[in-house]
Amino acid sequence: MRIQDIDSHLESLKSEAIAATGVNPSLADQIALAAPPSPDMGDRGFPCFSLAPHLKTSPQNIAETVAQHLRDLLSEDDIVAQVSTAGPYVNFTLDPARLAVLVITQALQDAHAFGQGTPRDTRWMIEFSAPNTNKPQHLGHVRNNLLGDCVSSILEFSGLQITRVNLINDRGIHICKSMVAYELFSDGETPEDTGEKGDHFVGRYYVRFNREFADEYDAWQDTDQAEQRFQSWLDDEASIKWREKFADEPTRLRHKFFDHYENTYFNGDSDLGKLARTRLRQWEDGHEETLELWKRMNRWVLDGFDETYERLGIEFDRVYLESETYESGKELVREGLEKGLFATDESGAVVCDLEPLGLQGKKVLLRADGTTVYMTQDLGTADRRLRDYDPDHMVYVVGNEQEYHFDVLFRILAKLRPGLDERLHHLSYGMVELPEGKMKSREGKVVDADDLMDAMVELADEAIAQRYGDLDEDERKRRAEVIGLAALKFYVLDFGPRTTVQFDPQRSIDFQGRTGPYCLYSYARIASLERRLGGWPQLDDDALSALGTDKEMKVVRTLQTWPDTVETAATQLNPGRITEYLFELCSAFSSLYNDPDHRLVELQGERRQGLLLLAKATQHTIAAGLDLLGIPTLQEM
RNA sequence: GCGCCCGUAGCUCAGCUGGAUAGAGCGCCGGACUUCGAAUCCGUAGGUCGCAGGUUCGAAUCCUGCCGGGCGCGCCA
Repeated sequence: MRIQDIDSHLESLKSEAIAATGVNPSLADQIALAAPPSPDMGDRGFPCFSLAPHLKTSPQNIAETVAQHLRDLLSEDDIVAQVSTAGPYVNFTLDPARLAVLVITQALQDAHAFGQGTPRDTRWMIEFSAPNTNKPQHLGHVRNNLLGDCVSSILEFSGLQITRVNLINDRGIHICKSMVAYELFSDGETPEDTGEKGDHFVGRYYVRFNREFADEYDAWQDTDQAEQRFQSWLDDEASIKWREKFADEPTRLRHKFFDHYENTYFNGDSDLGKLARTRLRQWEDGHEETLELWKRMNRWVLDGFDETYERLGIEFDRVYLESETYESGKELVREGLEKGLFATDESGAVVCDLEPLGLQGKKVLLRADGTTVYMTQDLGTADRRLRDYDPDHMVYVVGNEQEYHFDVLFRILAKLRPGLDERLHHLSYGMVELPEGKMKSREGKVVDADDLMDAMVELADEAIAQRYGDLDEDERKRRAEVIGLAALKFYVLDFGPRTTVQFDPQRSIDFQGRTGPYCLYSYARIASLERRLGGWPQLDDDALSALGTDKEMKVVRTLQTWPDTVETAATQLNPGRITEYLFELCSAFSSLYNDPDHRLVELQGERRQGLLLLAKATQHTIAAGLDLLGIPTLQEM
């Protein structure tokens, strides 16, 4: 028998016993097994409320009857040791010794495969990260990277075939802004000259551009031309809402207009805007000098990203560059146009009517001048990936601000390729906010990914130096890197994906309590046990059967739920299930470890052997869980 | 205005395919280091699960309405 068979065994016992009461056997399927509130009530149980109307007696009586039937079904060697009732509930208590043998044997024999799902042919493609090449990555990207990578690992471990892909946004107006600022203000300096990481170097020019543009726009607002624009807006009926709202506050009304008008200004009268747009057009026309600069700056950024990914421990199976794929949607849109799925509007743009898809309005897929929009690109890349890999499922790890975009994307894709929508998933996650509010890339108000990693590692370094002063520097640095990143990863992944994260610098750097370092510590302490007690004993049923105290069984039962935890995490695409589990396992073991009655050095014979085997199984499982989070282990902290 | 998400202990968050006394960490208070690693452990206090209805034997969980917060509804990405 394997762990996974316990529940199905209990299920069939349950069904048989319920059927024996004379009710329709299908009623049993509606009643789920669950863990009782306290372990001393049993391992698994189920309520009998729903049988009452059919048997015309109280749930309590029914529970008694069902329990009696169950007892009749059990044999001497059954893993179920006892069937009890607690009011309307029927509870199974498993034989502790048998359970310990089963769980620990499986954990140690399966080794790295413990908890792994059965391998299947199903192919999943996970897209994550998808950075722009105009600035370095920040905390928001960190969450995306960690979430995407971790979900990939979880799905992989659950038995699916995984392809990790990145889509780098290496073209567009944003990179042109950095380019323009670089041309205007750089004097031709390079990251080598300044000693900066390439993405930071380029990001500096992006921020510079936005600052210069803001100044230009501010100055423009005092011109007669700006005043005219403002006045004609006031005359327009579109502004009625705001005129009413700010009737008594002319300053705020004015502010509202210039806020709203900024983009129009950028695309119209702005000198800097013109420069950026010129670069964009030149880029599309293949202008050599522009392409040259573009390539140079992108290279700097991508080299910087490579370092960041490497430090985070993230690798992709395939990296798509938007510059290579952005036009591939055009053909698809034309195909849809020919099939009559899309239409051309009065201006000449190709649009998709969203009404028949259950949404409102129309979505432009190709501008009148034939250029593409975001949606066109995503249609194209989706189609291309289907041709490249033909995955059964495709997951986009993208922030929840884009939920509408993906809703529309999936519906349009389904129109072009019927049935496709069921294979597409948007893993939507919440934004990361700073204590002082939202992050703003344009203004450089962000928590930079590299700086954050540095800070975490630095703190870990100090913590180690404080504890183990005589450690040589290389070893201290090595551990600090692991511990600092473990803290960061665990902290970020411990939030459910949909939660808007309030980034708390104090708490994120915490190494105590429910944290990555806590799990690493638990692991290292077991490693230390192994050193101290001279290695692990061989598997031995008698030794395992000697286990049975509450603290021991708490660890055994937690190990027992590992396969189920992996499955749940995979189904829900939720790394939080793993962090939660790891903390529970580690604290169950720590509790046992600190208990005077469970001191390995003071125990002898089978008790000691059994506990050691339990410790080993725990250690392996901690490592497996941490591995899914992208956290390597340390033999010593 | 319409759509999606959130509102649970002082703080940050789990729990939300309905089930048995609502959990964790941090913080507070009090204990445990000459003995397996104290980045640990043990214990105490702390909650009208936003509010009001409804469905149900049973609701933090499902439904409706309201209040409060976030996001989206661009020929930006």
